[in-house]
Amino acid sequence: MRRSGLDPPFPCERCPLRPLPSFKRLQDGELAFIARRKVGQKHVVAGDTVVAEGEAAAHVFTLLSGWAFRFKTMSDGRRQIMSFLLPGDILGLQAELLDVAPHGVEAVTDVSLCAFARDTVWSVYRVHPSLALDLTWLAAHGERLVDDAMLSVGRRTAMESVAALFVSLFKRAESAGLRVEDSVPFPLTQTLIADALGLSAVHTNRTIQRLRRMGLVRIADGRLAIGDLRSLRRVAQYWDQPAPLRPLF
Amino acid sequence: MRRSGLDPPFPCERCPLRPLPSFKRLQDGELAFIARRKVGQKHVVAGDTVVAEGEAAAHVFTLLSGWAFRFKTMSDGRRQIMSFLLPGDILGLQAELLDVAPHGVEAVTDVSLCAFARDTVWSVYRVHPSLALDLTWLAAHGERLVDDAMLSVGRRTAMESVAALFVSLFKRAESAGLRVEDSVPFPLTQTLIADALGLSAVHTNRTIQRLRRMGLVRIADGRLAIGDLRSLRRVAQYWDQPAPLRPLF
DNA sequence: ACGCGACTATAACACAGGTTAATGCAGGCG
DNA sequence: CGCCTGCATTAACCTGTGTTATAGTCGCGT
Repeated sequence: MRRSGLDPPFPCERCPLRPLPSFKRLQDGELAFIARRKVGQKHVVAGDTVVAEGEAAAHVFTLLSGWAFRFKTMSDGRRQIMSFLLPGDILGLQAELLDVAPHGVEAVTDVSLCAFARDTVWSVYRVHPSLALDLTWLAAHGERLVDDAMLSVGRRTAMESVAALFVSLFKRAESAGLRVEDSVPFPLTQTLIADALGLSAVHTNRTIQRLRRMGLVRIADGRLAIGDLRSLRRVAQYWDQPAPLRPLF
Repeated sequence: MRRSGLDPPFPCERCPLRPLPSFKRLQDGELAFIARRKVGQKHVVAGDTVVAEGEAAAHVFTLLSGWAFRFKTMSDGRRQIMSFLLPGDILGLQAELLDVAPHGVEAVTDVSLCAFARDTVWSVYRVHPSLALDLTWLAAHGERLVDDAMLSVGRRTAMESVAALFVSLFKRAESAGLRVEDSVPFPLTQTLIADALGLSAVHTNRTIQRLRRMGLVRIADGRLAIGDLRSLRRVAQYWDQPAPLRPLF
């Protein structure tokens, strides 16, 4: 647990994410505004805590690189992962608005985060209504992800859940510009997958083996490739709408 | 399925919810602004659809009276309830922002909804930044509810889940001004509870019986009373933060 | 008054997924 | 270089929860 301070900010003008086709273009002045509110870069090493459960809000962050996840734990150690965070995702909004983080955030890989000044949210609302609307869009979109996950945890079989998670993460990684050839980086351990789907680690393993033997997915060297997207979706009973361009802070 | 139009709006000035201690006071001019955007009252009878799954956004609504729920279904009929909606809750924000409702909304009891003009959201952002922030707060709060539910569905036992749901609904009903003596109205069928917790209806029944025999809850005549809140919370492993005042539209 | 549909309640049985335990492998570190 | 620790894997066994079936109650419409 390194008590990491903030490094000098990575310049927004050279942001590697913003040019990607999945992100929304900004209006005049908006980029400059965002860049001005950025106070630094936070680095967290794999396995460390980004935001502690129940902690007061430190900042609002955008995940620049690496993977993380939001989770809750019970006193006896049971843990539920609410959602995974990929590059471009925002975090800390709930904590900022609700005063105290209702969940923890932990880094899966080494992670770099763009930190925004403490009063950024409010100033966005005062001076850039369109950006404020984007912020609400992101909040609504975050809830949509959790809603989807909830359908898996509550009503899908283990097989269906795992398949749905793979499809969803593949698409999200792709939209974050992480796809190379037919695969995306895949840093999740089976324990993490289990905690996200409400399964045990053992059963998660059994299930992944089955998907492998069916030739639907390949996981090797920390990368995920999908053998047959059509079939995987069918197994998962998972169909999503094509994602519209999303805002990036 | 009655194709219900809009009745004349119930006047915001005589809103029965706003004076309740759990709602935030408004600044000058804000109430008038809200009242002006209100275009009518929508009534839906128990069991009918408020918003169809995958339907384009019709309006943004505030639930004035009655209970409803947000849900998703799979093609074979399995259903997951994401959250219950009680008086004072807002609905349709996601659909408005994401273009199409990612979930359906159905009325549990007869329901009355305050309908807002189609461009309300955007005009709030342009002219009342503080109200816009309230809107985002509500979005974040909605996600917090789902996060909590997800912990139940994913990691709590049936006993714990049901207990947690009862505690949470009791508190929410109370904050909506529905508590009389030691009980609140409780219109949910066991099937609805099952669909919210990812359980079967049969097992939900078994579990409720157990809680009853332990003397922790009483459900009768469509009302819920909690025998021993302390114990019920312990069974549920459920501890929440005291809720701050929430905005009401 | 009757029949019907929606809901609660219970029992008997089946199975998906949890638990425990043991093995192997790879990377980090003294 | 050998030891530890974290992770994937597999087997054997167990249990919480699902499934199917039956009955009882209540409210409602005709």
